[in-house]
Amino acid sequence: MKSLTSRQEEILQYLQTHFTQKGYWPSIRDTQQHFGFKSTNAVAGHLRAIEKKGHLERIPGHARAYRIVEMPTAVPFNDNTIDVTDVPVYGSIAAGYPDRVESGAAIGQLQVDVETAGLKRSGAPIFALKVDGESMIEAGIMDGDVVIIEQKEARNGDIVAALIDNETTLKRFIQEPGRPPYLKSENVNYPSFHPVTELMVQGVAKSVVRSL
Amino acid sequence: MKSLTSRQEEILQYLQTHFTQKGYWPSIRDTQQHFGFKSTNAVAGHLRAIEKKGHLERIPGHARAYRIVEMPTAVPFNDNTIDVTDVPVYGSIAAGYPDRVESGAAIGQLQVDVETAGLKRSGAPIFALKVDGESMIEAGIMDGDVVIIEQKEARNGDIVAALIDNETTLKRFIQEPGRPPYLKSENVNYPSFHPVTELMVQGVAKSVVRSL
DNA sequence: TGTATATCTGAACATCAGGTCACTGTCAAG
DNA sequence: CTTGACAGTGACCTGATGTTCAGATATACA
Repeated sequence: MKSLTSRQEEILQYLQTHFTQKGYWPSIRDTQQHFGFKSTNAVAGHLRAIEKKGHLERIPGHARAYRIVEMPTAVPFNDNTIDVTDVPVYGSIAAGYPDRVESGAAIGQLQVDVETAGLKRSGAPIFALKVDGESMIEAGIMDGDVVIIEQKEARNGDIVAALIDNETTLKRFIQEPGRPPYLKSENVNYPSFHPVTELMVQGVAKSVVRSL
Repeated sequence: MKSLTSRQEEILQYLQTHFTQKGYWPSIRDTQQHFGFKSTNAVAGHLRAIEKKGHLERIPGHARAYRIVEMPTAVPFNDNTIDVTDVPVYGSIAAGYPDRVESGAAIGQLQVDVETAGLKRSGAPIFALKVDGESMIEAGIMDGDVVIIEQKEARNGDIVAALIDNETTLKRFIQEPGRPPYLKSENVNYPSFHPVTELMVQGVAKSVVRSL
Protein backbone atom coordinates (compact mmCIF):
# COMPACT_ATOMS: atom_id res chain seq x y z
CA MET A 1 0.00 0.00 0.00
CA LYS A 2 1.48 3.30 -1.10
CA SER A 3 1.95 5.93 1.54
CA LEU A 4 -0.07 9.09 1.56
CA THR A 5 1.13 12.64 1.20
CA SER A 6 0.70 14.79 4.25
CA ARG A 7 -2.27 16.56 2.72
CA GLN A 8 -3.93 13.28 1.87
CA GLU A 9 -3.23 12.13 5.39
CA GLU A 10 -5.00 15.23 6.66
CA ILE A 11 -8.02 14.54 4.55
CA LEU A 12 -8.22 10.94 5.66
CA GLN A 13 -7.76 12.02 9.23
CA TYR A 14 -10.64 14.44 8.88
CA LEU A 15 -12.90 11.74 7.50
CA GLN A 16 -11.98 9.49 10.38
CA THR A 17 -12.44 12.17 12.98
CA HIS A 18 -15.74 13.37 11.63
CA PHE A 19 -16.95 9.82 11.53
CA THR A 20 -15.86 9.11 15.06
CA GLN A 21 -17.27 12.30 16.47
CA LYS A 22 -20.53 12.64 14.60
CA GLY A 23 -21.25 9.01 13.87
CA TYR A 24 -21.57 9.43 10.13
CA TRP A 25 -19.27 10.32 7.29
CA PRO A 26 -18.89 13.86 5.96
CA SER A 27 -20.09 14.74 2.49
CA ILE A 28 -17.62 16.06 -0.01
CA ARG A 29 -18.93 19.55 0.62
CA ASP A 30 -18.55 19.14 4.37
CA THR A 31 -14.95 18.27 3.73
CA GLN A 32 -14.53 21.10 1.30
CA GLN A 33 -15.79 23.57 3.85
CA HIS A 34 -13.68 22.15 6.62
CA PHE A 35 -10.51 22.73 4.65
CA GLY A 36 -11.71 26.01 3.15
CA PHE A 37 -11.51 24.78 -0.42
CA LYS A 38 -13.35 26.79 -2.97
CA SER A 39 -14.06 23.81 -5.17
CA THR A 40 -15.50 20.43 -4.43
CA ASN A 41 -13.06 19.04 -6.88
CA ALA A 42 -10.20 19.68 -4.51
CA VAL A 43 -11.73 17.13 -2.21
CA ALA A 44 -12.77 14.81 -5.01
CA GLY A 45 -9.22 14.74 -6.28
CA HIS A 46 -7.78 13.88 -2.92
CA LEU A 47 -10.33 11.17 -2.32
CA ARG A 48 -9.54 9.71 -5.68
CA ALA A 49 -5.85 9.69 -4.85
CA ILE A 50 -6.35 8.21 -1.39
CA GLU A 51 -8.60 5.56 -2.82
CA LYS A 52 -6.14 4.79 -5.57
CA LYS A 53 -3.45 4.25 -2.98
CA GLY A 54 -5.70 1.78 -1.30
CA HIS A 55 -6.37 3.54 1.99
CA LEU A 56 -10.03 4.16 1.40
CA GLU A 57 -12.98 2.45 -0.16
CA ARG A 58 -15.98 4.28 -1.50
CA ILE A 59 -19.31 3.30 -2.93
CA PRO A 60 -19.57 5.18 -6.22
CA GLY A 61 -22.54 7.45 -6.40
CA HIS A 62 -23.45 6.96 -2.79
CA ALA A 63 -23.49 9.77 -0.32
CA ARG A 64 -21.38 9.65 2.81
CA ALA A 65 -20.46 6.06 2.17
CA TYR A 66 -16.83 5.28 2.92
CA ARG A 67 -14.82 2.53 4.44
CA ILE A 68 -11.34 3.11 5.72
CA VAL A 69 -9.01 0.34 4.75
CA GLU A 70 -7.06 -1.00 7.64
CA MET A 71 -3.34 -0.79 7.63
CA PRO A 72 -1.46 -4.05 7.61
CA THR A 73 -0.96 -5.36 11.09
CA ALA A 74 2.11 -4.07 12.79
CA VAL A 75 4.29 -6.20 14.98
CA PRO A 76 2.64 -6.60 18.34
CA PHE A 77 4.23 -5.79 21.64
CA ASN A 78 6.77 -3.27 20.57
CA ASP A 79 4.96 -0.01 20.32
CA ASN A 80 5.35 2.53 23.03
CA THR A 81 2.39 4.62 22.06
CA ILE A 82 -0.23 2.82 24.02
CA ASP A 83 -3.73 3.69 23.02
CA VAL A 84 -6.34 2.96 25.61
CA THR A 85 -10.05 2.76 25.06
CA ASP A 86 -12.96 2.31 27.37
CA VAL A 87 -15.26 -0.43 26.28
CA PRO A 88 -18.66 -1.32 27.68
CA VAL A 89 -19.02 -4.92 28.72
CA TYR A 90 -22.31 -6.67 28.10
CA GLY A 91 -23.64 -9.87 29.51
CA SER A 92 -25.85 -11.58 27.11
CA ILE A 93 -27.47 -9.38 24.57
CA ALA A 94 -30.93 -10.80 24.37
CA ALA A 95 -31.97 -8.97 21.26
CA GLY A 96 -30.91 -6.04 19.25
CA TYR A 97 -27.58 -4.39 19.13
CA PRO A 98 -25.40 -3.47 22.02
CA ASP A 99 -25.33 0.24 21.48
CA ARG A 100 -29.07 0.20 21.67
CA VAL A 101 -29.29 -1.86 24.76
CA GLU A 102 -29.89 0.31 27.77
CA SER A 103 -26.55 1.12 29.23
CA GLY A 104 -27.89 -0.34 32.42
CA ALA A 105 -27.41 -3.61 30.63
CA ALA A 106 -23.70 -3.08 30.51
CA ILE A 107 -22.30 -5.11 33.31
CA GLY A 108 -19.09 -3.21 33.44
CA GLN A 109 -16.50 -1.15 31.77
CA LEU A 110 -13.29 -2.55 30.46
CA GLN A 111 -10.22 -0.60 29.62
CA VAL A 112 -8.25 -2.15 26.87
CA ASP A 113 -4.97 -1.34 25.31
CA VAL A 114 -5.84 -1.01 21.67
CA GLU A 115 -2.55 -2.44 20.55
CA THR A 116 -2.80 -5.43 22.81
CA ALA A 117 -6.36 -6.17 21.88
CA GLY A 118 -5.35 -6.29 18.25
CA LEU A 119 -7.63 -3.43 17.33
CA LYS A 120 -6.90 -1.20 14.44
CA ARG A 121 -7.65 2.33 13.54
CA SER A 122 -10.68 1.42 11.53
CA GLY A 123 -12.84 3.41 13.86
CA ALA A 124 -15.35 0.61 14.10
CA PRO A 125 -17.34 0.60 17.30
CA ILE A 126 -16.04 -1.70 19.97
CA PHE A 127 -17.73 -3.46 22.80
CA ALA A 128 -17.09 -6.42 24.99
CA LEU A 129 -19.19 -9.46 25.62
CA LYS A 130 -19.15 -11.81 28.55
CA VAL A 131 -19.30 -15.28 27.14
CA ASP A 132 -22.13 -17.48 28.30
CA GLY A 133 -21.71 -21.12 27.43
CA GLU A 134 -19.06 -23.32 26.02
CA SER A 135 -19.83 -23.24 22.34
CA MET A 136 -16.32 -22.07 21.46
CA ILE A 137 -14.45 -24.15 23.98
CA GLU A 138 -12.23 -25.65 21.33
CA ALA A 139 -11.12 -22.23 20.28
CA GLY A 140 -10.00 -21.66 23.82
CA ILE A 141 -12.89 -19.41 24.69
CA MET A 142 -14.54 -20.49 27.88
CA ASP A 143 -17.63 -19.71 29.83
CA GLY A 144 -17.17 -16.39 31.60
CA ASP A 145 -14.47 -15.06 29.33
CA VAL A 146 -14.75 -11.53 28.10
CA VAL A 147 -14.46 -11.14 24.36
CA ILE A 148 -13.70 -7.83 22.76
CA ILE A 149 -15.76 -7.34 19.65
CA GLU A 150 -15.20 -4.95 16.82
CA GLN A 151 -18.26 -4.17 14.76
CA LYS A 152 -17.14 -4.93 11.27
CA GLU A 153 -17.73 -7.31 8.47
CA ALA A 154 -16.66 -10.87 9.07
CA ARG A 155 -14.20 -12.77 6.97
CA ASN A 156 -13.83 -16.49 6.60
CA GLY A 157 -12.53 -18.05 9.79
CA ASP A 158 -13.31 -15.13 12.05
CA ILE A 159 -14.92 -15.75 15.37
CA VAL A 160 -18.04 -13.61 15.39
CA ALA A 161 -20.79 -12.50 17.70
CA ALA A 162 -23.99 -13.49 15.97
CA LEU A 163 -27.64 -13.04 16.69
CA ILE A 164 -29.27 -16.47 16.77
CA ASP A 165 -32.77 -16.92 18.13
CA ASN A 166 -32.60 -13.46 19.59
CA GLU A 167 -29.51 -14.22 21.58
CA THR A 168 -25.97 -13.28 20.94
CA THR A 169 -23.63 -16.20 20.68
CA LEU A 170 -20.09 -16.73 19.55
CA LYS A 171 -19.54 -18.77 16.44
CA ARG A 172 -16.93 -19.35 13.83
CA PHE A 173 -17.82 -17.68 10.54
CA ILE A 174 -17.13 -19.91 7.58
CA GLN A 175 -17.35 -18.77 4.01
CA GLU A 176 -16.15 -21.22 1.45
CA PRO A 177 -16.20 -20.58 -2.26
CA GLY A 178 -19.33 -21.78 -3.98
CA ARG A 179 -21.33 -22.13 -0.79
CA PRO A 180 -23.47 -19.89 1.30
CA PRO A 181 -21.65 -18.80 4.45
CA TYR A 182 -22.50 -20.49 7.73
CA LEU A 183 -21.75 -20.34 11.42
CA LYS A 184 -20.16 -23.13 13.34
CA SER A 185 -19.79 -23.88 17.03
CA GLU A 186 -16.51 -25.28 18.24
CA ASN A 187 -17.46 -27.82 20.82
CA VAL A 188 -17.23 -31.51 20.01
CA ASN A 189 -20.09 -32.27 22.35
CA TYR A 190 -22.46 -29.78 20.85
CA PRO A 191 -21.44 -29.19 17.28
CA SER A 192 -23.85 -26.97 15.44
CA PHE A 193 -24.15 -25.25 12.14
CA HIS A 194 -26.29 -22.30 11.28
CA PRO A 195 -27.01 -20.68 7.96
CA VAL A 196 -26.23 -16.99 8.03
CA THR A 197 -28.19 -14.09 6.80
CA GLU A 198 -26.11 -11.09 6.04
CA LEU A 199 -27.28 -9.06 8.97
CA MET A 200 -26.91 -11.57 11.75
CA VAL A 201 -23.28 -10.95 12.43
CA GLN A 202 -22.81 -8.26 15.01
CA GLY A 203 -19.06 -8.10 14.98
CA VAL A 204 -15.77 -9.89 14.93
CA ALA A 205 -13.99 -11.06 18.06
CA LYS A 206 -10.58 -9.46 18.28
CA SER A 207 -9.35 -10.63 21.63
CA VAL A 208 -10.17 -12.58 24.73
CA VAL A 209 -9.62 -11.64 28.32
CA ARG A 210 -10.09 -14.02 31.21
CA SER A 211 -9.73 -13.48 34.89
CA LEU A 212 -8.55 -16.60 36.60
CA MET B 1 -38.14 7.58 26.49
CA LYS B 2 -41.13 5.90 24.91
CA SER B 3 -40.71 2.35 23.76
CA LEU B 4 -40.84 1.40 20.13
CA THR B 5 -43.32 -0.79 18.32
CA SER B 6 -41.92 -4.01 16.99
CA ARG B 7 -41.90 -2.67 13.45
CA GLN B 8 -40.06 0.44 14.53
CA GLU B 9 -37.67 -1.77 16.40
CA GLU B 10 -37.03 -3.67 13.20
CA ILE B 11 -36.33 -0.53 11.29
CA LEU B 12 -33.96 0.79 13.89
CA GLN B 13 -32.25 -2.53 14.02
CA TYR B 14 -31.76 -2.51 10.30
CA LEU B 15 -30.18 0.92 10.47
CA GLN B 16 -27.83 -0.23 13.15
CA THR B 17 -26.98 -3.43 11.39
CA HIS B 18 -26.40 -1.83 8.05
CA PHE B 19 -24.18 0.68 9.74
CA THR B 20 -22.25 -2.01 11.52
CA GLN B 21 -21.86 -4.18 8.49
CA LYS B 22 -21.15 -1.66 5.82
CA GLY B 23 -19.65 1.14 7.82
CA TYR B 24 -22.11 3.79 6.73
CA TRP B 25 -25.80 4.42 7.18
CA PRO B 26 -28.42 3.28 4.68
CA SER B 27 -30.42 5.77 2.69
CA ILE B 28 -34.18 5.83 3.02
CA ARG B 29 -34.42 4.01 -0.26
CA ASP B 30 -31.95 1.37 0.87
CA THR B 31 -34.21 0.80 3.83
CA GLN B 32 -37.30 0.83 1.69
CA GLN B 33 -35.85 -1.83 -0.53
CA HIS B 34 -34.68 -3.96 2.35
CA PHE B 35 -38.18 -4.15 3.75
CA GLY B 36 -39.81 -4.39 0.37
CA PHE B 37 -41.82 -1.21 0.79
CA LYS B 38 -43.30 0.29 -2.29
CA SER B 39 -43.08 3.80 -0.97
CA THR B 40 -40.29 5.75 0.60
CA ASN B 41 -42.83 7.28 2.85
CA ALA B 42 -43.26 4.04 4.71
CA VAL B 43 -39.69 4.42 5.87
CA ALA B 44 -39.95 8.15 6.34
CA GLY B 45 -42.94 7.68 8.59
CA HIS B 46 -41.17 5.15 10.75
CA LEU B 47 -38.08 7.25 11.04
CA ARG B 48 -40.19 10.19 12.08
CA ALA B 49 -41.86 8.09 14.76
CA ILE B 50 -38.61 6.59 16.02
CA GLU B 51 -37.08 10.03 16.15
CA LYS B 52 -40.09 11.45 17.93
CA LYS B 53 -39.76 8.77 20.56
CA GLY B 54 -36.21 9.85 21.09
CA HIS B 55 -34.37 6.76 19.92
CA LEU B 56 -32.79 8.31 16.92
CA GLU B 57 -31.28 11.60 15.89
CA ARG B 58 -31.11 12.76 12.34
CA ILE B 59 -29.58 15.71 10.60
CA PRO B 60 -32.42 17.18 8.55
CA GLY B 61 -31.67 17.30 4.88
CA HIS B 62 -28.53 15.29 5.22
CA ALA B 63 -28.14 11.97 3.56
CA ARG B 64 -27.22 8.89 5.53
CA ALA B 65 -26.65 10.93 8.65
CA TYR B 66 -28.06 9.34 11.77
CA ARG B 67 -27.11 8.97 15.34
CA ILE B 68 -28.63 6.32 17.51
CA VAL B 69 -29.49 7.69 20.89
CA GLU B 70 -28.27 5.62 23.74
CA MET B 71 -30.49 5.16 26.68
CA PRO B 72 -29.74 7.32 29.68
CA THR B 73 -27.15 5.83 31.91
CA ALA B 74 -28.64 4.26 34.97
CA VAL B 75 -25.97 3.84 37.56
CA PRO B 76 -22.29 3.80 36.80
CA PHE B 77 -21.09 0.31 37.41
CA ASN B 78 -17.84 1.26 38.97
CA ASP B 79 -16.00 4.40 39.80
CA ASN B 80 -14.15 5.99 36.98
CA THR B 81 -10.86 5.67 38.68
CA ILE B 82 -9.57 2.84 36.62
CA ASP B 83 -6.22 1.76 37.80
CA VAL B 84 -3.91 0.99 34.98
CA THR B 85 -0.55 -0.62 35.27
CA ASP B 86 2.22 -1.12 32.81
CA VAL B 87 3.46 -4.65 32.84
CA PRO B 88 6.52 -6.03 31.12
CA VAL B 89 5.88 -8.99 28.89
CA TYR B 90 8.40 -11.79 28.85
CA GLY B 91 8.86 -14.60 26.44
CA SER B 92 10.31 -17.47 28.29
CA ILE B 93 12.17 -16.69 31.42
CA ALA B 94 15.17 -18.91 31.33
CA ALA B 95 16.13 -18.68 34.94
CA GLY B 96 15.51 -16.61 37.98
CA TYR B 97 12.84 -14.08 38.63
CA PRO B 98 11.78 -11.62 36.02
CA ASP B 99 12.65 -8.62 38.10
CA ARG B 100 16.18 -9.80 38.04
CA VAL B 101 16.13 -10.27 34.34
CA GLU B 102 17.55 -7.35 32.45
CA SER B 103 14.72 -5.24 31.14
CA GLY B 104 15.99 -5.93 27.66
CA ALA B 105 14.61 -9.39 27.98
CA ALA B 106 11.09 -8.09 28.01
CA ILE B 107 9.55 -8.58 24.61
CA GLY B 108 6.95 -5.95 25.16
CA GLN B 109 4.91 -3.84 27.44
CA LEU B 110 1.31 -4.49 28.26
CA GLN B 111 -1.12 -2.09 29.81
CA VAL B 112 -3.71 -3.75 31.95
CA ASP B 113 -6.67 -2.48 33.82
CA VAL B 114 -6.10 -3.69 37.34
CA GLU B 115 -9.78 -4.25 37.93
CA THR B 116 -10.22 -6.27 34.79
CA ALA B 117 -7.19 -8.38 35.31
CA GLY B 118 -8.45 -9.35 38.73
CA LEU B 119 -5.41 -7.92 40.41
CA LYS B 120 -5.43 -6.45 43.84
CA ARG B 121 -3.55 -3.52 45.10
CA SER B 122 -1.49 -5.88 47.10
CA GLY B 123 1.69 -4.38 45.84
CA ALA B 124 2.93 -7.73 44.65
CA PRO B 125 5.09 -7.44 41.56
CA ILE B 126 3.32 -8.18 38.34
CA PHE B 127 4.58 -9.30 35.00
CA ALA B 128 3.24 -10.97 31.92
CA LEU B 129 4.34 -14.09 30.17
CA LYS B 130 3.83 -15.13 26.61
CA VAL B 131 2.79 -18.74 26.67
CA ASP B 132 4.89 -21.16 24.70
CA GLY B 133 3.33 -24.55 24.24
CA GLU B 134 0.04 -26.18 24.91
CA SER B 135 0.53 -27.61 28.36
CA MET B 136 -2.51 -25.82 29.74
CA ILE B 137 -4.75 -26.22 26.74
CA GLU B 138 -7.48 -27.78 28.82
CA ALA B 139 -7.57 -24.75 31.03
CA GLY B 140 -8.23 -22.71 27.94
CA ILE B 141 -4.75 -21.29 27.80
CA MET B 142 -3.28 -21.63 24.36
CA ASP B 143 0.03 -21.21 22.68
CA GLY B 144 0.72 -17.53 22.20
CA ASP B 145 -1.59 -16.28 24.93
CA VAL B 146 -0.31 -13.67 27.30
CA VAL B 147 -0.73 -14.52 30.95
CA ILE B 148 -0.56 -11.91 33.66
CA ILE B 149 1.26 -13.16 36.68
CA GLU B 150 1.28 -11.84 40.19
CA GLN B 151 4.26 -12.83 42.27
CA LYS B 152 2.71 -14.32 45.32
CA GLU B 153 2.33 -17.61 47.06
CA ALA B 154 0.30 -20.23 45.27
CA ARG B 155 -2.77 -21.90 46.66
CA ASN B 156 -4.29 -25.18 45.71
CA GLY B 157 -5.76 -25.07 42.23
CA ASP B 158 -3.97 -21.93 41.11
CA ILE B 159 -2.38 -21.81 37.71
CA VAL B 160 1.21 -20.89 38.29
CA ALA B 161 4.31 -19.93 36.38
CA ALA B 162 6.91 -22.41 37.49
CA LEU B 163 10.55 -22.89 36.79
CA ILE B 164 11.08 -26.40 35.48
CA ASP B 165 14.34 -27.45 33.87
CA ASN B 166 15.39 -23.82 33.73
CA GLU B 167 12.36 -22.82 31.75
CA THR B 168 9.23 -21.12 32.84
CA THR B 169 6.10 -23.07 32.16
CA LEU B 170 2.51 -22.84 33.23
CA LYS B 171 1.15 -25.56 35.46
CA ARG B 172 -1.70 -26.18 37.82
CA PHE B 173 -0.58 -26.10 41.43
CA ILE B 174 -2.10 -28.90 43.47
CA GLN B 175 -1.79 -29.15 47.20
CA GLU B 176 -3.86 -31.85 48.79
CA PRO B 177 -3.88 -32.60 52.47
CA GLY B 178 -1.35 -35.18 53.57
CA ARG B 179 0.67 -35.01 50.38
CA PRO B 180 3.50 -32.96 49.09
CA PRO B 181 2.31 -30.36 46.58
CA TYR B 182 2.86 -31.01 42.91
CA LEU B 183 2.42 -29.39 39.50
CA LYS B 184 0.20 -30.73 36.79
CA SER B 185 -0.12 -30.01 33.11
CA GLU B 186 -3.57 -29.83 31.62
CA ASN B 187 -3.25 -31.49 28.27
CA VAL B 188 -4.65 -34.97 27.78
CA ASN B 189 -2.01 -35.76 25.22
CA TYR B 190 0.91 -34.84 27.38
CA PRO B 191 -0.07 -35.16 30.99
CA SER B 192 2.73 -34.51 33.36
CA PHE B 193 3.28 -34.23 37.05
CA HIS B 194 6.15 -32.54 38.80
CA PRO B 195 7.08 -32.42 42.40
CA VAL B 196 7.48 -28.89 43.64
CA THR B 197 10.04 -27.21 45.71
CA GLU B 198 8.93 -24.01 47.28
CA LEU B 199 11.11 -21.78 45.18
CA MET B 200 10.04 -23.05 41.82
CA VAL B 201 6.81 -21.14 41.70
CA GLN B 202 7.34 -17.72 40.27
CA GLY B 203 3.85 -16.45 40.58
CA VAL B 204 0.17 -17.05 40.15
CA ALA B 205 -1.64 -16.46 36.89
CA LYS B 206 -4.38 -13.90 37.38
CA SER B 207 -5.64 -13.40 33.87
CA VAL B 208 -5.22 -14.36 30.27
CA VAL B 209 -5.23 -12.10 27.24
CA ARG B 210 -5.36 -13.38 23.72
CA SER B 211 -5.37 -11.55 20.42
CA LEU B 212 -7.40 -13.37 17.83
C1' DT C 1 12.81 20.98 -21.32
C1' DG C 2 9.23 17.89 -20.96
C1' DT C 3 6.48 14.83 -18.13
C1' DA C 4 4.27 13.33 -14.02
C1' DT C 5 2.22 14.19 -9.54
C1' DA C 6 0.13 16.96 -6.23
C1' DT C 7 -2.97 20.74 -5.11
C1' DC C 8 -6.73 23.68 -6.28
C1' DT C 9 -10.28 26.87 -8.86
C1' DG C 10 -14.78 27.16 -11.26
C1' DA C 11 -18.73 25.73 -13.42
C1' DA C 12 -21.86 22.70 -14.86
C1' DC C 13 -24.61 18.18 -14.60
C1' DA C 14 -27.16 14.12 -13.29
C1' DT C 15 -29.01 11.79 -9.87
C1' DC C 16 -29.24 10.53 -5.12
C1' DA C 17 -32.01 11.03 -1.35
C1' DG C 18 -34.88 13.48 2.06
C1' DG C 19 -39.41 15.76 2.62
C1' DT C 20 -44.25 16.35 1.85
C1' DC C 21 -49.11 16.02 0.40
C1' DA C 22 -53.13 13.06 -0.37
C1' DC C 23 -55.20 8.65 0.65
C1' DT C 24 -56.26 3.68 2.24
C1' DG C 25 -56.69 0.35 5.78
C1' DT C 26 -56.23 -1.90 10.60
C1' DC C 27 -56.81 -2.03 15.39
C1' DA C 28 -57.35 -0.87 20.20
C1' DA C 29 -59.14 2.63 23.53
C1' DG C 30 -62.60 5.71 25.10
C1' DC D 1 -69.04 4.77 16.86
C1' DT D 2 -65.31 7.90 16.80
C1' DT D 3 -60.64 9.01 17.50
C1' DG D 4 -55.90 8.38 17.38
C1' DA D 5 -51.72 5.68 16.72
C1' DC D 6 -49.69 2.53 13.43
C1' DA D 7 -48.55 0.79 8.76
C1' DG D 8 -48.40 1.64 3.87
C1' DT D 9 -49.09 3.27 -1.23
C1' DG D 10 -48.13 6.75 -4.86
C1' DA D 11 -46.67 10.83 -6.88
C1' DC D 12 -43.92 14.79 -6.82
C1' DC D 13 -40.61 18.50 -5.49
C1' DT D 14 -36.18 20.23 -4.30
C1' DG D 15 -32.02 20.41 -2.11
C1' DA D 16 -27.99 17.60 -1.21
C1' DT D 17 -24.16 15.19 -3.27
C1' DG D 18 -21.10 12.78 -6.20
C1' DT D 19 -18.98 13.37 -10.80
C1' DT D 20 -16.78 15.37 -14.58
C1' DC D 21 -14.77 18.73 -17.87
C1' DA D 22 -11.46 22.49 -18.46
C1' DG D 23 -7.82 24.93 -16.69
C1' DA D 24 -3.95 26.97 -13.31
C1' DT D 25 0.34 26.49 -10.32
C1' DA D 26 4.11 24.45 -8.27
C1' DT D 27 7.48 20.91 -7.44
C1' DA D 28 10.25 16.93 -8.44
C1' DC D 29 12.59 14.21 -11.78
C1' DA D 30 14.93 12.48 -15.91
